[in-house]
This record gives sequence, C-alpha cells and structure tokens, in this order.
Amino acid sequence: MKCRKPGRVVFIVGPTAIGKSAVATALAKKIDAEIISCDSMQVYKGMRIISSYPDKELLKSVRHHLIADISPSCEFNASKYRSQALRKIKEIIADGKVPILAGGTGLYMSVLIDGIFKTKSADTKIRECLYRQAEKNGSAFLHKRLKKIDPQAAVNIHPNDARRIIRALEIFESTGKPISLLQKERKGLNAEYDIKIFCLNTKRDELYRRIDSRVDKMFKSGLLNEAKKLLKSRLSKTSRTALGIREVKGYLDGAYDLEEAKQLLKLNTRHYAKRQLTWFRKDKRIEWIEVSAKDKPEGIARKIIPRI
RNA sequence: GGCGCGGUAGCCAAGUGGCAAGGCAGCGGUCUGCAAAACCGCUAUUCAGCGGUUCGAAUCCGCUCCGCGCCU
Repeated sequence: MKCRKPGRVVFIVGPTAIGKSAVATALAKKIDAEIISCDSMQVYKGMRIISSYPDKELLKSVRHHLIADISPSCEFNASKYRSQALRKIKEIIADGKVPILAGGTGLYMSVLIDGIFKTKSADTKIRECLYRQAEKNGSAFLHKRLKKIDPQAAVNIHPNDARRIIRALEIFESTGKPISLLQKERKGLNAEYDIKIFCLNTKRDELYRRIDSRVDKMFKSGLLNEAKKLLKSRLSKTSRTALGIREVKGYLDGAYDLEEAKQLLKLNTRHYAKRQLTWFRKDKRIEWIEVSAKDKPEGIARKIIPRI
C-alpha cells in the first residue's frame, strides 16, 4: 500500500476496552507501520493481564514498542515517557515507516503532540516537604501562598487540588520561575510532523458492557495471581495505581469478597473510561471513529486509511 | 381476618409541623514530570395515593394501595 507518508504520525486513542490494540495492529499491517504504546500502565513489566497488553498474536505480527519495558518499581512519568517515545518515533520515521501511537493515556498523548515545559527533574525533597505542610495546614493554605507568587496558576488550580498546587510551588522553589510562565513554552510533535489522531468510541452502554466482560475475562485468566505478585514487589507511585491492584488488595486484606472486588474493578474502570473520554472530547484535532460490536479491526482500519 | 412496623431520587438514607441533609450510582468538567492518578461541578417544585386538620404537612388525622413481621 502506498499510504506511507514520511513525517506522518498516527494516533489511535480511545477509552479502555474499545479495541485500540487490534485496530492499531490491523492498520499497521496495511501501511507498514510500527506501534508505540501510549499507555501509562502497559509500559510496566509484569502487568500483562492487569493492563491488557495486546495479545501475543498482535505482538508477533507487528513490531511494538514501550510495552512491558520497564520495572514496576521504576518511577516512570510523562516526561520519561515523552523522551523514550520521541526517540522511537524518530527511529521509525528514519526507517521509512509510520509510527502509530496507540493507547488511552491522554496526558502522554498531549505531552508528545504539544510538548512539555522544560525544567529540572522533579525535586522530591521540596515536594515531600510541601506535602507535609499540606497535611498539616490544608491545601487551601498552600493555595494562598501560590496566589502570591503565581496568581495566574492559582486561578487555574482549585484550592483542593493539592497535587497541582504542590507541583506549582515546587517548580517555583526549584527554578525561581512561576509555573504558569514556563507552561507557555512547549513544543511538540505537531511542530515537525503531520499528526493524525483517531479516537475510537461507541455508545456508552455498549462501552460499559465491553468493560464488564473484559474484567470477567481478566479474572478468568489469572488477574488475581498477577496482582498478588505485583503487590509483593515494590511498586512505584504510578504503577501501584493501576486499576486492579487496589481492588485485589482490598480483597486480600479481607475488606470484601472476590465478587465484590470484581464489581469494584468494573465500576472503577467505567469511571476511568469516562475520564478518558472527557480528555479526548476537548481535543478538537481528534477525528472520531464510531465502532460497534460487529465491526472487525480490519474493517475499522480500512476506514482510517483514506483519512491518514 | 386481626395487630404492629414501614413506604423520601436508580439505590442506601437523614429529616417527625416552618421553604427536602448526606452517601452511592449517573452525567458534565479540569488536566504540561504520580495521570488507570488527583481534583471540581450538576442531579427530588417534591416525600406511595387520595382526602382532611393547619397561616403552613414528608412530618398530625382518616381511608386506600404496597412491603415486612407477628398473631389466629
């Protein structure tokens, strides 16, 4: 096929359980592409079931990157993801192939396409100190402080949003510059390449049905053991928040039975899917692809090709 | 059949005479180095139904319907 256009980057995004992996693979086969995961959990090793790695056949048929790549104990983040993904993108393009970014992590997508402001790596000392202050005096107290040094950021961040208030203060203390100023300086893929973003979606009740059935399958294929194994190891701040970990932990701690854990995971996954959609909805560059239960990945890929 | 208790949003529920707490679910949103995270907003002109008492009723009274329990 001659759909290959150098300097072109394709994103296949969408809510969890919509079928991104299969569509991305089907598409990759048709246009000689390689797939880079755009998922904050699939990067971790040992999360095959919990983060739903693409099936073995999919992984075999097309080259995949950034899946099961790093240890769950590693403090990975959006910035690290960005630099690794960027390198892969450049390599793939240099190879004359198309990089397809597939995944559901809105922040990782945005950090690639729109960039991220440059700063030193996270200063954990300052951050921890601020967290202690937040616990003692409340986040509103820190918010008042932020208002003095960076009124712009204070307007954008809710007084209860301790995490962002602390990040803003941390940036100011370590660089001497207000975060709202730094945030204006960002350069991403869209400055150098043609970006195409396709978001797979379906009706809400159908999406929720897919999520429920995926969770049932996950338990059948050994989610419990995988989660147990992960819980025994040291997990990073990010990896420990993977859906499934907390739910299984509650069960193991005796807070509820296995059925309850399963229902909880379904519920939390639905909430997650909803937040993903909120993220994608506001990005007006996205082209929406409505899928239904009877659509095959190849058929969906065929619909995408002419629009690349 | 008799007696008792109860019926408040999709669910759980507070309120027992002065304009219907809260939680869950649902929906919408924020998001630039923890993002499958964290945070925010919205959601009952109406309290099973009908009548009555009262300036005023989800709250008091009567009847009807429904549920639960006990008795015969």
